[in-house]
Amino acid sequence: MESKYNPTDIEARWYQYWLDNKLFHSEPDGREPYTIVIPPPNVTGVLHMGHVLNETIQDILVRRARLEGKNACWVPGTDHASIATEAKVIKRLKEQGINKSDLTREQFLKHAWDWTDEHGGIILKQLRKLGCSCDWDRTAFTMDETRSKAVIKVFCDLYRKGLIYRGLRMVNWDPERQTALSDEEVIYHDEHSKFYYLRYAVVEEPGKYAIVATTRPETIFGDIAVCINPKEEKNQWLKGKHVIVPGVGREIPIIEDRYVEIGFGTGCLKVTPAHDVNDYALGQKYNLKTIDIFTPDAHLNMDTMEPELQANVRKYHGMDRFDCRKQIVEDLKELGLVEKIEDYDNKVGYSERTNVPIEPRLSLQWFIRMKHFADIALPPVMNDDIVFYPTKYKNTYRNWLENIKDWCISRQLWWGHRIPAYYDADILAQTGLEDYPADKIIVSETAPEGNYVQDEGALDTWFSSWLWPISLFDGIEKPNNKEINYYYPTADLVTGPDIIFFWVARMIMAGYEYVGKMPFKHVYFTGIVRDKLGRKMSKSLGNSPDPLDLIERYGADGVRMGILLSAPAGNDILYDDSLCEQGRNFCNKIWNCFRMVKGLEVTGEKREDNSKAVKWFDAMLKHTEAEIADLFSKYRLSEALMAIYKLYCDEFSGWYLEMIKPAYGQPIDCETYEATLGFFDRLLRLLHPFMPFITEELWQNLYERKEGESIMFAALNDANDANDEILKEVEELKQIVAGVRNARASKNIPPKEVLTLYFDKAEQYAYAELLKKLANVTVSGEGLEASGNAAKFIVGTTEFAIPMDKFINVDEEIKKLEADLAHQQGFLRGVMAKLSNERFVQNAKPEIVALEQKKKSDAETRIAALEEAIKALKK
RNA sequence: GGGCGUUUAGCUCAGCUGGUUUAGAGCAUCUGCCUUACAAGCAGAGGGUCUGCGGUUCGAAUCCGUAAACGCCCACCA
Repeated sequence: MESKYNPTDIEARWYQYWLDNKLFHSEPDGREPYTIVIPPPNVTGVLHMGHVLNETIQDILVRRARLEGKNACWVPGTDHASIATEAKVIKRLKEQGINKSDLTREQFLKHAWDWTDEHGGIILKQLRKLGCSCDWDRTAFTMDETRSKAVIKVFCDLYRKGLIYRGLRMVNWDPERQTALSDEEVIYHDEHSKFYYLRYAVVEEPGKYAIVATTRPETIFGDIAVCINPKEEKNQWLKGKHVIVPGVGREIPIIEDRYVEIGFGTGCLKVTPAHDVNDYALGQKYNLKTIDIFTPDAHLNMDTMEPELQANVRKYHGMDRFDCRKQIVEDLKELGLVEKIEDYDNKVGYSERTNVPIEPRLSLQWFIRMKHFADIALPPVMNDDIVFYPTKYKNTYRNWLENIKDWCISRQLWWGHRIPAYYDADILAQTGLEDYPADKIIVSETAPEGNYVQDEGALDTWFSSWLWPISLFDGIEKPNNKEINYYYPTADLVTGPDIIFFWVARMIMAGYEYVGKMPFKHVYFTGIVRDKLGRKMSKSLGNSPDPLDLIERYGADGVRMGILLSAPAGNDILYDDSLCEQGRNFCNKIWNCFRMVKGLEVTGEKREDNSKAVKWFDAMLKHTEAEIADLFSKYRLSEALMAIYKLYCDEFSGWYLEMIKPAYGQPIDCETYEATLGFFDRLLRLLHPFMPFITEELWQNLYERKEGESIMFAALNDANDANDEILKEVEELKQIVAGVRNARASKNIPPKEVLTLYFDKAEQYAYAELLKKLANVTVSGEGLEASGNAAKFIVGTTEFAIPMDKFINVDEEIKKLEADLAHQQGFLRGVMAKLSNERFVQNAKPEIVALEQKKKSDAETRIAALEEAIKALKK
């Protein structure tokens, strides 16, 4: 065995072994189930650091559950991600010189499926490199047959229940992709814009103007009225009058509504019902007409204007909305119709996917009534039937549900589940879509007989995602089947807080609606992975490392440790390569521990002084095993890993192995050796969830193993109470050893030089043999006072002395002891202040007072010893 | 404009219902060591008036109030 651990071959070999032996596969049986469904990554996605964090956490939880003897099942899969994927397909087609509009729906879908078959699953392959123990036999896709059937069935069901309706509404329109979006898919950015003050000539008072302030002058073509607040003093003169839309020539009325805020801007609000949500509401209220002046890709469309105005506005036809904004302002300036332009900060909505400004647009879409779902999904989270980690997200969750709005689920896309609504072709020909009678729509799992036309729209991707924990077990099509009854509710959901509304909340809704039970018991919200400067990782910054490259450099185990180390739930993690390096170094440490242990020569002879070490480490292990179980129950995974790290590096390697290590060339006794292998086994099992590869490799080589066996199923030890007494005793031993080492280091005495350590009752000291070995000293209980110039230190209340005439610098030694003395005296003063305070003695709990008394007497003992030592040196 | 969260060593964070030898860890730093498992290592050391200000209490990093800084979420002021 080499002295450096080389993960590459080992990782590939064991992953294949796990696959060959189908060790990840789960079938319902008598054991307690433990289920996780993967948040399905985009089918065309590529592994990034966010995935690494998320999937590592899931794998840790799954592997830990397996070790606990549960029937662990982690179901993998991918999401069809309609907008993102459709965009990619369109882009590729464009590169081949094909426009989407040249293709039929069927032709386009053929291309999309080709793309999916080519790129789909790349990310799942990458997860294997990370060590993810998914049940690959269960790999699903949100658009495969089972999942599609479930989606369609749910749509039909909700329609029949009256929870889905079709309506003409103002929706968020993405002009790039030319589809409606849900409110959640709009991201608002602060923007430095301009506030344009435009002059609307008042018809009844020639030469006078109403000044209207707007951030969107390009929408004036759709102006239908100007609204004032009836109470606004300065605009009283406009009541009942009419104004002319500048540059357009349309005559429009002044209307009055309290919606207009008094004192804001000029108090005159232009009303453009087709292009603003609030204006639309005003339009409805006052029965105004709407003029939609944009094409679906947000270019100006002047064909909708009144014929008599066409000549005025023709030049803007076909312009992009932002070009038009510049142009119309220039033109109005020339006409003297711009009063002034001010800087103005406001928020502009962007499409989450295409990053293009959203255009509010009146269109015919499908919606879900959300009130019902909010009612069933709020209580379980508030009551902690479903527990969020960290809990702060409960607030966020409640806030959203209490202010919920209907969910727009239709998209003008092809890649997705097609809406199962059918229109009678004859009626449609007469009425058109908008006026098609609602009671003649057929919503059905199967196409109706006869001459029907299916709705062109597809469903929002999240409309399939919200069924994921159910549809993975076919629980929609076949309720109460064996699998859904066994695996559902799932145990833990691990995901980012950015999709708490998109996904988490909606899964809870669907869970209660379709199974009558929660979809998961715990939700672990991860943070966002940032670089070490706290910036989000992005392609343009180039600060996003390629996980596969990291795995190559540090090993999957190293990367898993690196990403996890500073990842408390919900906190952003600041990633840095040095964390992976720490992970790699840790692997190496373990590797070398193993080399040392397996390299021992074993004879049958029993060695008495080792049994104390064995007893102690057994207690240490139990103690840490309990600690780790507790941390897991609180989902404090990075702390659990840190506890294991310290257990290996400090306790096992730094202390235990040093205790039992035989002198050069000497053998170890059989009993100690066996105990040590047993410890190693337990250590590996503790670590396995975090670092599956190296632990499997070493576990397999620790003893003879049978083909098909794996550490994955090696049961964890039950948490037992540790022997606290022995832990305390060895802590004291460590302090004594540290005292000697400290004295050595400060005086540059080589570790090889044997020193003599004087202390009271040294001959009776139970750990004398270990002390001699670890500190390289002989001990003596006689002549402490007579030892002359000596380095001295105190552990507990016992004084220790190492005579070292030739090394000692008396002045320095005195200075050091005096510093310690000052510290002790300060400490004692603090304690005394408490004890002499009558109210403390009266009010504090008796055990606290007793503790202070003990502190006092201990401090006094130490002070006396220090004073004594100083006096001795000063002689 | 509302709501939430954070502020503890150079960095990243623990510190749960106030009292565990005058605040802990990992990393980084400094000083010795190529000691026969490991220099991707070993031994040792330094480093913090717990963001400021008030208050409650015998006692506050911990509870309350307040201010500031940073971060996140929600909201139609054109």
